[in-house]
Amino acid sequence: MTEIEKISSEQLILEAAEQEFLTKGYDGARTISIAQKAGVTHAMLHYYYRTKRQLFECILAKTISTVKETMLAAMGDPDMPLVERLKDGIASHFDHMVANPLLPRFFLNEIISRPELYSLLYERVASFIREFFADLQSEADAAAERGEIEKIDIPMLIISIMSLNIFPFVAYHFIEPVMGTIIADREIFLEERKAENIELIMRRIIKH
Amino acid sequence: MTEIEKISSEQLILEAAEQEFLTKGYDGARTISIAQKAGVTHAMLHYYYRTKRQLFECILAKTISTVKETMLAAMGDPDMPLVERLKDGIASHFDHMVANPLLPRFFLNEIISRPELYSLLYERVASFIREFFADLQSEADAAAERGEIEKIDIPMLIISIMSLNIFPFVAYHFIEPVMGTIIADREIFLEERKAENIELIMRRIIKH
DNA sequence: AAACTGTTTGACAAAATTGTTAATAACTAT
DNA sequence: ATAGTTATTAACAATTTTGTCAAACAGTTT
Repeated sequence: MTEIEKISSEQLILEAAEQEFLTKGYDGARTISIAQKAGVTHAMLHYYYRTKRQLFECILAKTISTVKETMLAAMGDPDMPLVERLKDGIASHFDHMVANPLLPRFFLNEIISRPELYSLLYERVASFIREFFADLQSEADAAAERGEIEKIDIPMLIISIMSLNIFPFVAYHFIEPVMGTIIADREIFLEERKAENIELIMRRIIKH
Repeated sequence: MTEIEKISSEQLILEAAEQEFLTKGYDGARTISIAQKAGVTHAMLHYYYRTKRQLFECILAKTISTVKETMLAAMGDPDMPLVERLKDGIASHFDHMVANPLLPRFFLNEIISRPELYSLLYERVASFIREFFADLQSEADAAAERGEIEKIDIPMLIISIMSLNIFPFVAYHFIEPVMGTIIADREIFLEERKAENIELIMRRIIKH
């Protein structure tokens, strides 16, 4: 008897659902399509998850916890000096995007467009983020005071970082054909892109 | 008899459809919802546009031509010196985003996820874009040779510009609550954002 | 006014999608 | 083996959404 890992239908459905929802969104996803991908009848889907909505909530929970991890990673190490902390945070954040390339689009489309869901999620992290911003801002102000870096507005800088790190994944299908030869090797492109994003932010804050 | 502009139902439906499709996407849009917004029965929608798909194609055609305009504007004036041309192009592109804030998300979601549609669209502009890139690259190489700017990779720079200019609109609902007070006045925020994007790109290319 | 044209509607049909159920199969523990 | 539990299926029901149609309506021309 070989080592056949018999994965439960429940799990198969969950994985198929993740792929379906992440690529097509809630409205575009079809329960039948999910069941087919999982290799079961669609009645099974209802047996384990009751409704399409509830199955979706399971995927949602997964993505939300991944997003939380990503944000934490992006915040970097508070003990590092600001510039190093930023470099580190940007790189970590980018790596999380590489590891979960479908998440940004899904998150932007499905969570943010549902005010009830998003405001709930936001309330939980609001004070945390405010604290992080304030912390970073005072560090930045101090460094600027010492003439080490330019005077910078942290929220604006964060938006820049997010734009640079997230957009390529949201728009990958658009970028790929246009950039053609440049992106021939995805691995290499992503490494270059990460370095470029760090370079951009560094040049924005260092004094010239 | 007052100047009552009696807008045709056909036009009302088109406008309602644009709003519905741009905010909810094709899958999320409902023909009944469009008809209600337009203030007519949904049979009218089929009378004028036959099917939901055909109505969608009409909206699609509009958005594609808007995107073309935006890209043209973003290319700036070939007679200007490179740095000025870039500043000008970035600002124009950003202004187009401000004027059509729902377009980026719609375009990224609806067009790019449909390979048949996108490859068709792309074939038409591919050579044009390649030419533009090559043109810009040789200008950039020349300027770098003269020591005016850093040596830069144009495709990478374009991705940076697109990321910075487009992302804030794709993610506005996400950014807004997080940035709270900073974005209290949308007009002001957008002006600052535009300036910030130009500043970032300029600092990336000028020699230090 | 009658005939003609395009517009509008409500009721209905068709299709697609989600959700349910009763019967059966497979597995587990006594 | 048998009773009991969980898993699975096929057929079916319900719902939602899109699409059709004949009849009524409104404006225009003769």
